[in-house]
Amino acid sequence: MKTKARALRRRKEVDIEDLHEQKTSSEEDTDKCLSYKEKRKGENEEQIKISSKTKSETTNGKEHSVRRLESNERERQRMHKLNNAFQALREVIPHVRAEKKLSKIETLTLAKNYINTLTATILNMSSGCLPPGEGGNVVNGGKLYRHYQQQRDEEDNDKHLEQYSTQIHNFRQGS
DNA sequence: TAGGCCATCTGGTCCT
DNA sequence: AGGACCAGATGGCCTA
Repeated sequence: MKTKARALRRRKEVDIEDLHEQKTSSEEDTDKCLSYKEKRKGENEEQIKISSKTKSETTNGKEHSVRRLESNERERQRMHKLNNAFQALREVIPHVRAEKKLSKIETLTLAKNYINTLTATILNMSSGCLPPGEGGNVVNGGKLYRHYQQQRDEEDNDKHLEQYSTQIHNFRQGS
């Protein structure tokens, strides 16, 4: 994956160079053994050639391509930030198979159920297991309890723990 | 080899 | 106007 990222970054650098210098690719580049990246690079160069032809080598075509590459770079950075956030989330979710990286969907699902479990636990502790309005802490636990119930009116608190435990179990099994 | 997951590119839309 | 965000497309890598 690192190799891929490196290769793509290199490709981008090459693209930028091409844009700035308007180099034409050599015939060797169309070799049968072109890798994916090289193929894409070729396509990109072709695209640059076409756009430069059709737009009569005006700066418009170049500007468009430069802006495209710049937004690609921004998008890449944005996705990297998103991935960093996912990684940070992975690190705070307790799960069993630490050697196996959680996928994004697993991370989100596990996080959701973990939060639900913690919320239920906090509620139980803060209200002393008394329902709000019946001697429980109406100011703190009661409010929180009502808010929680509004959001989760159809789900049982114990279910979250069960869901979370099930997921942990599944990860342990490697499924 | 199929399916899951991922990174990247891209064009459209929204927001500031 | 330009950047952020989003979703679809594409192709690579890995695993069962």
